[in-house]
Amino acid sequence: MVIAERGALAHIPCMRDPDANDAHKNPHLIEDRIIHAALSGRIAPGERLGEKELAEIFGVSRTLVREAMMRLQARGIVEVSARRGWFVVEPSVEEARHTIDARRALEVGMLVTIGRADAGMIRALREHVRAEQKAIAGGDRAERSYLLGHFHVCLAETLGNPVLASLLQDLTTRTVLIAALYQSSHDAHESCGEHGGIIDALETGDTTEAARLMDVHLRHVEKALNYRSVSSRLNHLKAALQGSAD
Amino acid sequence: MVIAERGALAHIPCMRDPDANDAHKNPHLIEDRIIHAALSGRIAPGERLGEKELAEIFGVSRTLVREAMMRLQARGIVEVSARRGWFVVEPSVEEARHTIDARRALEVGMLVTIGRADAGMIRALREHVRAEQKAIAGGDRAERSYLLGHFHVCLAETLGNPVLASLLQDLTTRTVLIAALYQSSHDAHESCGEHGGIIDALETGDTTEAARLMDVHLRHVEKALNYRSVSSRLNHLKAALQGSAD
DNA sequence: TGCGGGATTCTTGTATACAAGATAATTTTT
DNA sequence: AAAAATTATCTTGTATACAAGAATCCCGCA
Repeated sequence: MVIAERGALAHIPCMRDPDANDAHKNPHLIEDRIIHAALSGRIAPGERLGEKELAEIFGVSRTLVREAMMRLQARGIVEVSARRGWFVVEPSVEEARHTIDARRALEVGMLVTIGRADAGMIRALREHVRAEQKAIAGGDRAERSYLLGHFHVCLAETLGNPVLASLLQDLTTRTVLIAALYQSSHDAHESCGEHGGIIDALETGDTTEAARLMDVHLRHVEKALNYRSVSSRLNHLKAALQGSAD
Repeated sequence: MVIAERGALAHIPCMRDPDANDAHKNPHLIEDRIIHAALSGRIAPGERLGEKELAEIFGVSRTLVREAMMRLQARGIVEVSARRGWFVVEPSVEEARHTIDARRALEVGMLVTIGRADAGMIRALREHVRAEQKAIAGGDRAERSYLLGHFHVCLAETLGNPVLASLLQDLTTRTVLIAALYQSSHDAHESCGEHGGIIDALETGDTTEAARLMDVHLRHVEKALNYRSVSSRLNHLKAALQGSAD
């Protein structure tokens, strides 16, 4: 039932509180788990999430599952097809561009406007990158995917803005789904290196340079997408039938 | 029952479809109405939104109301107090800063990264500002509040990014609530003028200048807040009892 | 063998019943 | 009359029942 007690899930703060593993006591558990699984690449775009199925997994009635799905819907992570089921979103090529553009705007803007970081912040960020490297070296794909995405959330948190962190969590989750959908060729090692470069710039107080590097980084993310090969059953068929959507 | 058939609500695209006024056929009607009312200043921060009450207004059961509230909760517009009720959020001073900082990051970043506008876009934006001026001159407070907030959503839409537009709708709604809560002294006419200035810069293709003006504009919004006077009953009491929260 | 059509099963959509707690009102007690 | 305890009322929290439509399966038929 429980996907993981610690390890990968240890990043989520509430995971230390035993109560938090009970969907009755922690109303956000279901969403948190789904977001985490998506961020870790354990839930694929287009995957069906049955209400009954989830209700059994979390030991609650469909009501609570449904409420969680409503919140995830508002966050752009799942969508519902009438009387067919809930599905993890499969952003179209256009939506994918809009999502990554939104991230560029948000993260570049963040570094330009509130990008001042003290020594403690730099230390925390370097720690995160170290964890990324470890996951890459260790071959832990889920942890790697999670940490590479979470870096951006971590950055917003470290800069002291939970509102931005929350927005970025949703956008990075969508980005991970997009990368899975369009078979991203992006190299984890390279991504991790770019994270380090951004921190370097931040450390010297050069927010403009940090912003530029972030812009480049996110452009790389988009460049690495292959808009021709869509790895989902449905979308694959759609693309095959209606010709090039590019 | 129906708050308004047209006029103020005519901005919302779905309002033209008669079906869309039926909460059964348009599952997002309840949220849309609440967002619109908040943006128009017709719903105050701290206001209680009873499930039963809303169910009667929209002619549906509590179930659908509840689902709408879940989505609004995920969007940071309402919050629930266990077995007491749903309330429109009353952001703390810190949350208010984070929200406006997030907007600065997002909107400055947006103009810097995707701020290129052609003649058609400029025309649409000028049209919007003209509507703002009309509402200001006509003394229509609700319309004025709505349009001044909606300008930023309109900007994102015009620049062609619905993802950003969606994020901005939620952030501007929160900003309107914040302005109401902290009795903003911001002058509508000045705000409208600043919108025009941003469009001017955009028209000349100077995205850097447009971004700078947006930064200034949003700093004005924050500067106009009075963090000492909180216009909500509860927060007022809280502030009075626990001393300066600033 | 290939194809239509109808029953069946499965899934969400919506309402409702009842539980549990919070608030308000009332009564009792001092 | 003031304070405390009790009851009543009101609100959300959760589960469940049933409706409605989608997808599938299976059987009859050409």
